[in-house]
Amino acid sequence: MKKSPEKRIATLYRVLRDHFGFQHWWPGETRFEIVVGALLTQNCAWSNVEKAIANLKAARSLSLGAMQRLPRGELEPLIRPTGYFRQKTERLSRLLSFLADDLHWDGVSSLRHDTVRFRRELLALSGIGPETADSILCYGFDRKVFVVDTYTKRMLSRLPIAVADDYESIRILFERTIQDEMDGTIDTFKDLHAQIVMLGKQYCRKSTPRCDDCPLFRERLCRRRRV
DNA sequence: GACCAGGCACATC
DNA sequence: GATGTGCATGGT
Repeated sequence: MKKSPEKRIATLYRVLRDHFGFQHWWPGETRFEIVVGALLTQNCAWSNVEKAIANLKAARSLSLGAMQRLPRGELEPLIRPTGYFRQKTERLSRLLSFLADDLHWDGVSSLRHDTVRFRRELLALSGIGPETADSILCYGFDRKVFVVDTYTKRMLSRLPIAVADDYESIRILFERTIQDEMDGTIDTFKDLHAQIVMLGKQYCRKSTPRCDDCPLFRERLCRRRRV
């Protein structure tokens, strides 16, 4: 009998977690840092986000109030290493206004806000797409939402797992899997995505030629040498 | 110098 | 609805 996509993903998680260990994600010391990092990492290497975060910390601007008080001309150079710095300054400004003015978030505590509605409101903001919204929800506010990213799509395209390649189909499949085939905890929502990023960075970049030592290949989850 | 990295919005067909 | 393009920096 053929294994269902859900069973395959559950197995995949066990293999990755055995290989990489639990990841304790998201990298970031505070909720606010996670929210900002989620936006800054849009189409750029995480090492560049780290530079920007360090700049913000040095400028004592890595808090909701401080960043909102910062003039655009002072914020732009701080986040410049992440690229698209003019767009990202605008996007950050809109996001922070929404969180502070509409939701009255203090930048530290969690929010009493229905997850479905919270997601819809984030997605309505210009510059917040599904991956950024879901990263904010899952890692910033501990909501049981699965984050789909480039690595997830690339990995799936190279595995025998039948699923449409649009964002929502993949998200729903992974969320159903975590609830039905795994323990369904927020830690698992966070760690499954983290494991896939670890796999992606090490074995699943565009330029990765082949990988006999890739854990998915070794465990025969993937028949190709290139995951 | 080309290519890539934990996206997104918008134009065009 | 699919496909192309602009946005911009830093590492390889």
